[in-house]
Amino acid sequence: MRKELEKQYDPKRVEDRIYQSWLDGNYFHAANDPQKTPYTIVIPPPNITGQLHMGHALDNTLQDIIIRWRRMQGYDALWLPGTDHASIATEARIAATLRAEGTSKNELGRERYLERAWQWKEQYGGRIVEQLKKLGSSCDWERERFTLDEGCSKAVTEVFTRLYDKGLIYRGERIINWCPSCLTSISDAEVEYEDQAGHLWHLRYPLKDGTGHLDLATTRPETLLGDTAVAVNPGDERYKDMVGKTVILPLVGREIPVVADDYVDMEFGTGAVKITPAHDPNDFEVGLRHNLPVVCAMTDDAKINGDYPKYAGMDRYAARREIVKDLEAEGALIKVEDHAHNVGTCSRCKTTVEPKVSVQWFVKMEPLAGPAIDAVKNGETRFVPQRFEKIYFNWLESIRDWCISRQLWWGHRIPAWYCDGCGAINVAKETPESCRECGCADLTQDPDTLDTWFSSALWPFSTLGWPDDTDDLRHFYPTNTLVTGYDIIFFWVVRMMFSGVEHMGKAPFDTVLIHGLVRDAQGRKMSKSLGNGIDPLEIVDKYGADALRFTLATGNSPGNDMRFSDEKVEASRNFANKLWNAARFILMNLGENEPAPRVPTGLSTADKWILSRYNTLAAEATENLERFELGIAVQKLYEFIWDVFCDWYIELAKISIQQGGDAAVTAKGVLVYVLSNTLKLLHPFMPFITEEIWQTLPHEGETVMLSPWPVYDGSLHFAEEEAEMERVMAVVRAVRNRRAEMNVPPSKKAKLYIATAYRETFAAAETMFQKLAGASEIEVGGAFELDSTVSIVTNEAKVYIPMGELIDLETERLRLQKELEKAEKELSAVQGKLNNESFVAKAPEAVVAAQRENAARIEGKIGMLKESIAKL
RNA sequence: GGACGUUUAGCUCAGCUGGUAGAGCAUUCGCUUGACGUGCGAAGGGUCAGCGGUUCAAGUCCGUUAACGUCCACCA
Repeated sequence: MRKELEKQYDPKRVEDRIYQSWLDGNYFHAANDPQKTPYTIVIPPPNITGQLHMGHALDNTLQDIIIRWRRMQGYDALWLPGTDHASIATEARIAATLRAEGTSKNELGRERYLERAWQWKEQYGGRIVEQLKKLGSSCDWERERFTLDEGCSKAVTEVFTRLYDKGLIYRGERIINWCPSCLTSISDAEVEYEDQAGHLWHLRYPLKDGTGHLDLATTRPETLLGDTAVAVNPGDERYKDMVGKTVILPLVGREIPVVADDYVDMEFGTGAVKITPAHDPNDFEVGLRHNLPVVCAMTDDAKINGDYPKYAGMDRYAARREIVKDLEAEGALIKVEDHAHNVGTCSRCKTTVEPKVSVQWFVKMEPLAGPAIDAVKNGETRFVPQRFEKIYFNWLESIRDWCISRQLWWGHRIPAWYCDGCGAINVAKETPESCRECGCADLTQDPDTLDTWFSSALWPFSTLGWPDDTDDLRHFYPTNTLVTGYDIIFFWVVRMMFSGVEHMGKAPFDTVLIHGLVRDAQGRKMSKSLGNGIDPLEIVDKYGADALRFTLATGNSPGNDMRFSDEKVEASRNFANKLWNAARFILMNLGENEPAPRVPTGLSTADKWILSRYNTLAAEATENLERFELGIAVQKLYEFIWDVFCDWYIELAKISIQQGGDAAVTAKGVLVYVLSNTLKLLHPFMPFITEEIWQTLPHEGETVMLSPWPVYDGSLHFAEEEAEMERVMAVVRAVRNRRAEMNVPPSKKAKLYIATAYRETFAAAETMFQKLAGASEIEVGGAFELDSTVSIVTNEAKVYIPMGELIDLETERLRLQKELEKAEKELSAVQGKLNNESFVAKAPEAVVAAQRENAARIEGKIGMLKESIAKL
């Protein structure tokens, strides 16, 4: 006996040790070998504030499967890892820490604050990376990057200045989404809309000339403080005479005009709308068209500002209650209706976003969007599944300019300096000495930083060294596959696409593989607030990383959500254990110093059958991987290993091993060969257990993860033997089935008389029937005349078991009768087809031929069944 | 308002380019079978959401309806 494995696979004893051995071997490192074809995946950089969740686990498992497979195929496979500085999230985290210490961002000042932030990053920023390692991720850690590191920052500055010089970045006063809690602007993509129950307040604004009043409806009465007009539809007969007149704003007393604008929907409310340019994006547009003043009524933290002493300092909701009360007292409130409406919230903190007019930096999107759309239209980049192209196009086609400045400190500071003298904007890569307009030296840098996504947009090339012309950049760009969830297409994929096309002249990847969300067992989204999140590390701890990976890969089709449950992981764990025990059996039968696996000589039918099945598996699994059908590939591996290799071939091999001699040697050789190669096929999915087993088997090379990926081998294709085996297996199954039906204990053996046209095949399978079908012996012939037997009919054989005493003749007759009816029904279905002239004429010949054979087989079966019934 | 997805065995889901429905779990029956009870052998269970169409042939393609879900837009 060579080596003894434990009876049960224990991932805890294996995983960390194996991972360390891979690191020690430097196996994850992509050499940048010009002789090899590169295959590149850049990781979607997790936030440094992040904790590994199921979404990460899925995303990274898929990437690791792909990169391990490509690496084994001989590509110069690079999986480039890194993390994102996550400006808002990190600031929130640090703010909380500072609050606990009784201090604040402003108290510390920018410099000391940033020191703290970096400290925080050093302390916690690597946590998620360590967690990724637990999954077995084969990232090239030597190339690990951070969006705020020197190189990435250089890329950011380069891009900013380039786009500014091209006129694609500008600074201007616009209405933007403002988060009153994060105290920063956010982009359109960062706003989440949710339905909320609210009210529609009907208000009455009196006309200045005393001739009447104008009624209007609003969901936000408190913004009345900032009203600078009332608008009606120009085609609205009701208000025709009002346009151009002046109304008096209740509570405030401001005189504001009535304007006509197409924006107003006559059907809604009263057909008149209050216009608050400072606090509503649509109103802002109306304001621009009519030259209305912009009156801001709120502070940055969404409180009423000092211009309105009565309400000053109240937050927007308190002010709303107060203002409604006052309006009512003044008689300006006509009625209140219930009204559900969509409210924009900050995707980071869920606070209701406040539209706000302010000076910000923007990227002009239209010139960038076009080429990015083209890159997908012309096939340079494709989405898997393809339907996500639509989402991509839709977003880019209706894109608005991207607000990129953030009122935060943790991030890339905007490389713009304002001249204290002439006010000119100086955008430069380095701090300028003097103003380029007036030459004076008093310059102040813009205090804002850039949207986190501005730097992640450059990730596929900034991480490879851009803007420098590096070897890595030349070799690994464009990358191959981007793996990410559909929830991040707008934030990230779109921005990487237009950035890559703009700055590199090439789209950043050829394939975008989109996966869905991992939901809980009830199909709910996993979330912190629901508390239904499942911690992947707990799963790893309990079942092993391989079981987790296997679960995530199985039954997961691109783009679709999946449910996660412990039962599924248990099934995966059981599979790992099954494989482990198969290996254990094989090792128990191997001697010392066995040579590396190769196909032995003197193959039996069973040997050829399993080799041929394995060979097909290798071809099919590869094809599935190429099509990104990882779930199908892994399903096939599961089925082959469990149902084909373990349940059949190992049982058959036991027979040969017991026989000893050459048969035993050959069978052992085949066992090792097939197992060893199957381990390779399974390795990308279950890297740890496959490595552990592979190492204990005779092998060539240091590690399974660098062993060559199995390819289809024509010399292992044995169609005839496959057919022969399947014939015998069908009969074995049928006999087992009958015995089970009749409750024959396994210990009760019986002779089998097998009538068949394939006499040699069955005669050679006697031991198989003895071991697997409860046969004492078999006799094979063309036909038998026997009394009092149980008979079993398959398409290719009729089996008699002399066990008449065990059964009731009448039950047997009924059973056979039932089978006969079934067969006749089948036959008539097939004959119906064959009698259909258009089927015979139009269906492919092979299909027709198959049906003819089918008919012949069923006819044979019917004949045998009739004979059996007659005998009873 | 627009777009998309899902609907297949009791549950969770596969089913690629159309050729007589599959898996895991659950259920039932039988097994100290020399790798594994995290196992072995077997069984039951589906008019593939409804309707219409294309085709010799439809779970698979087209149209339509319904339920559920998601995204986008948004009228105060």
